[in-house]
Amino acid sequence: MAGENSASAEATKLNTSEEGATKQRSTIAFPYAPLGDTIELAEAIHGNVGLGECDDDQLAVWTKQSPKSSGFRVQIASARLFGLITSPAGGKYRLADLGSAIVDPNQTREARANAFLNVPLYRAIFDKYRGGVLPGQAAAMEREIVALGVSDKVKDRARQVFERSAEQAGFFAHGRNRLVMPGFAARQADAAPPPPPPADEPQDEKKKGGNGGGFDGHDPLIIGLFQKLPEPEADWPVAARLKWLQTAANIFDLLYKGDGGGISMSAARAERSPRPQHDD
DNA sequence: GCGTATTCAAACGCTTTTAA
DNA sequence: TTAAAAGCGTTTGAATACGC
Repeated sequence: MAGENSASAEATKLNTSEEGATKQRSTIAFPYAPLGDTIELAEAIHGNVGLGECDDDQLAVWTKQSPKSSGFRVQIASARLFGLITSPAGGKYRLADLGSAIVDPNQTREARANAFLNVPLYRAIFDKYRGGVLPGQAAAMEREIVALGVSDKVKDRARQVFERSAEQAGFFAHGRNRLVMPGFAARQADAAPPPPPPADEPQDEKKKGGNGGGFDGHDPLIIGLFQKLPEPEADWPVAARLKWLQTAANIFDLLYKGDGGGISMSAARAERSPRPQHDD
């Protein structure tokens, strides 16, 4: 996706050329308007010119905005970042493949998920917390967002737009404290072929995301948790083990009834249990 | 140098939450 | 029930970079 790449590249470029400047700029691209607002743009284009082109004046009228307003500009920029529209010429807009899919009721579920993951920041968060629990506190979530490259000044806005977009894309279907890829593949297997995934989407992620590997019927959180386990005999630092165990405790607390709040992990060095001996 | 596109930052008003 | 506080969404103008 050219728009996404250029936006992301520009974010990096702006930062590197401005180190030390008074104005802090983000190093990772993210939209200022939530997914739902950008879908309105796509619907407006689709409803008036279908797959044809329109100019910004027309689009502004259809969405009841002023073409000069920053809100409209933010919405346009966000729609391009989500991959819903393209701008083949200055001031002209057209639905991208993802945009035409998102206005199709048969494809909208998958298209929304793909649009969400088109955003570098959201992709980074999704990858980082795949199968895990998002920070519960807003401040903690904002710290994560800042760590991924968002300017400290706009961390709250980035978080708000992220949460709304995740909701609208269906990633909060299992609760607002975890990102779960909406399950559309099986449901839409008989529908029209879905749009191609973003170019940067690792193909093996799809294999991991499925409920295969003997985990049929288990919650995606459990599946994701066990997928994070390193291979046997791999070097697994104590800190990483601790993190995994704590995450497991949190997930169990979420998924199962009963008082599990008393479980806490610590890295205190204890006597190791005798490792099963095996002949080499 | 100028125009355009994009990003940033702040202000304002509305909604929701909480405590008395 | 009501008022105060906090949070959130929208809008606006400024700042910045890029292309011509």
